[in-house]
Amino acid sequence: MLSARWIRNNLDEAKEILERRGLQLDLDKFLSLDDERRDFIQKCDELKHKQNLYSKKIGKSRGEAKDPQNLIKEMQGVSAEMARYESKRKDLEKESRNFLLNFPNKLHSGVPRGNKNVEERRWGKLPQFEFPVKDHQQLGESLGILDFKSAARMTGRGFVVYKGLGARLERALINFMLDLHITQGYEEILPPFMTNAAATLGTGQLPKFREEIYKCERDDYYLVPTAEVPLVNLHREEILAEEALPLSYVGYSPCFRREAGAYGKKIQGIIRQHQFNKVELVKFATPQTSYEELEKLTLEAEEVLKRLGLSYRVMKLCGEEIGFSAAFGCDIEVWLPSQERFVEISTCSNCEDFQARRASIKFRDKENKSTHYVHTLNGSGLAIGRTVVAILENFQQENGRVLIPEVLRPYMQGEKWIEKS
RNA sequence: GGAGAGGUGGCUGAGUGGUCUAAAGCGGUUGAUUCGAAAUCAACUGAGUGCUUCAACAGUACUCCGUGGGUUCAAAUCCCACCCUCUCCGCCA
Repeated sequence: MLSARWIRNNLDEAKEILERRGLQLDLDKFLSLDDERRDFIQKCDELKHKQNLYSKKIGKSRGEAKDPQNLIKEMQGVSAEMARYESKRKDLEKESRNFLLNFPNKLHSGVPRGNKNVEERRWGKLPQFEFPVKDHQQLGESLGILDFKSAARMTGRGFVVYKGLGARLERALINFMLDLHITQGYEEILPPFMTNAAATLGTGQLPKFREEIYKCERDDYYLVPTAEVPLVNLHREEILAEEALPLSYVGYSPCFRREAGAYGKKIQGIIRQHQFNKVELVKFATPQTSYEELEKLTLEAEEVLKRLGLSYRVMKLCGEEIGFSAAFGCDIEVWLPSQERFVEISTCSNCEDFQARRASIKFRDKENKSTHYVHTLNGSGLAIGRTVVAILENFQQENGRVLIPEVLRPYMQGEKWIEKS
């Protein structure tokens, strides 16, 4: 969330943000709303001030055994007037807040101009195959490790059952990634997989993306669309000590997304599911170090692909592609031989103070003892399902077997191959 | 799910309708004292919003005693609903 004052004082930049992100919001309407809101705040404060003064007088004269009836009469009128102003003021503040909650984050100066992402770096050699490659869906089904039919029967479209070595591969990846990030200095968190409305609003999923998340209606809880939600909310409504920063957390969670309206060949199989597993990285940092920390976080996520031996590239996201809550972000994209293209497997973002303002997460700086919003950063490290896709496709053999990357074998009781049992 | 107790500043904790501004203590910061430290003494000590042309670690007003409503001229205090914590009971992996 941006502050109303910032938008008021930086109108041109606010317009530019909307334009570059391809969004439309009525800024003029907001400005007049904001003027009105401030008028009403002033009016209410004046009346309240009068009320406070007279209340004291009334109390005092009662203590002196005088009858303050005339004062009370007058204040009844003031009170009635204030009730009218107060209710209008509340409406205006609600409307203003609602606008601000739906306004996206600023764009950092490093965000590429135009509507194309920009390649930042690339790692690894693209694999060459001397036989026709299969996609992960064909491989998974023929190896008997991915079962879409059973999942559709027990739940519905957009879900999958992992079986045998497929399930073990998924679980091995979760543990491998968690262990790697722990050695990079992250503290492991196993959070709740449901969050309340306040937490879900804090990270920016509500109110704008209501259609994208699953809600447990009876209890007003939301299934997490990413572990970013609980991890960032670890410190909601807290003031942290500057010395404690940066704080780094890694957490595994399943992620639940409605993916309303998403279909097509590019998302077939387990590329896009309503439920998938993910290991998430979150950092809380000072504004001075947040971009340095983002660079580290991105490299720490990339390290997973390096150790698995999967080719990837890192793309700086342009204004249209960057997330609602993020001021700057990079995608890590892994090579998929069946599609002959790179596919997103992680997004690493700096939300700056956008989430911190919503969730009220601050730090107290040591010198002048004032408080400031922290910067929050997050990145997948990595999406597990898509990592399975990449492993199946990149390490497939002509006979349909799949070579398990060496770093995962200790997590799979030394298995070297995924093959039909 | 049922019964009971509770939720007050960074922490402990007093405050059952107004006159005094949420007492007091702890912690923290600064200063005095000291060669230095401890002890002692003194001062200071939260967040948000509006206004002061803009900004502010400046001034001022308002708000904040779990959350949201209500009663009243006036609410931490009275009423209602909800949330959370603790104790006991029930159910349960």
